[in-house]
Amino acid sequence: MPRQRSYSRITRQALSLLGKLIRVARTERGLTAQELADRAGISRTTLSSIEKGAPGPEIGIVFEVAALVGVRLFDYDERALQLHNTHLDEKLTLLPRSVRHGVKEVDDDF
Amino acid sequence: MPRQRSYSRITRQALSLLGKLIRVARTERGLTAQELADRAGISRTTLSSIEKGAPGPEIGIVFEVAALVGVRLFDYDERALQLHNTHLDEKLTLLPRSVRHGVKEVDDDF
DNA sequence: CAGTTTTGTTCATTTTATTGGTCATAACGG
DNA sequence: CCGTTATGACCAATAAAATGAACAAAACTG
Repeated sequence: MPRQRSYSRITRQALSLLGKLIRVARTERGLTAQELADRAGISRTTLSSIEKGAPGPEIGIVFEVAALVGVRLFDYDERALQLHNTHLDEKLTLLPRSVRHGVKEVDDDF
Repeated sequence: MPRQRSYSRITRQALSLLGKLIRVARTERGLTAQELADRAGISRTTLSSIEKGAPGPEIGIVFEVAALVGVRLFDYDERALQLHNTHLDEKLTLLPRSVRHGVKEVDDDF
């Protein structure tokens, strides 16, 4: 009997969009699925799952693929942890300075 | 013969810090490892791997655990994708408005 | 258009993660 | 302090992901 796991809406959305971001970044760089899969050391089948936003793939592989196409999820400094720690509250999204300052602004109405 | 995969420094750092963030958020909420594991529907062993920053755990499970303790990685709106798309460049970190505006500022010198 | 490349999907096999149990140790509380 | 609880680590058994092959369809290209 297969495992039956439930995922929250926010998790499904995050996975779906992360997959799309990776695909967009890949095509923008003119890479085929096979080429990116080769660079990441995974099969095209697995990359397909990742771009589809499946919950199954290993997080290390997904992060590696994201990094390869320039989608940075984290770029934290270890020291950041303690500082962030003192600021934790209910639904705080934790960000490192590099992200807060490096992001390109886009239209505010999305 | 076991699979031998290599992970980049940034991936390892990201996983390590994400695990620490989850652990900090969990303890700040007074949850034991067993309690959080139960809520997430996983074993304490797996949660331990996640908090240790192992690359193996499924990304869906990690995202789910993160969400349960209030560590939001993504909160994108689907429409954001197209807008971001036009702004992709070398090492752009993509952020949704909710993150850009909702983050609590901390000391800039970390 | 015809030919080529890329992608999406499915499937059997191999590899790996997940689980639940156990034990030692650390941290906690009366 | 002693008893309790939480954590970290390890293990065999089980469940699931990763792989590579194969095929159809879609997307390019000349």
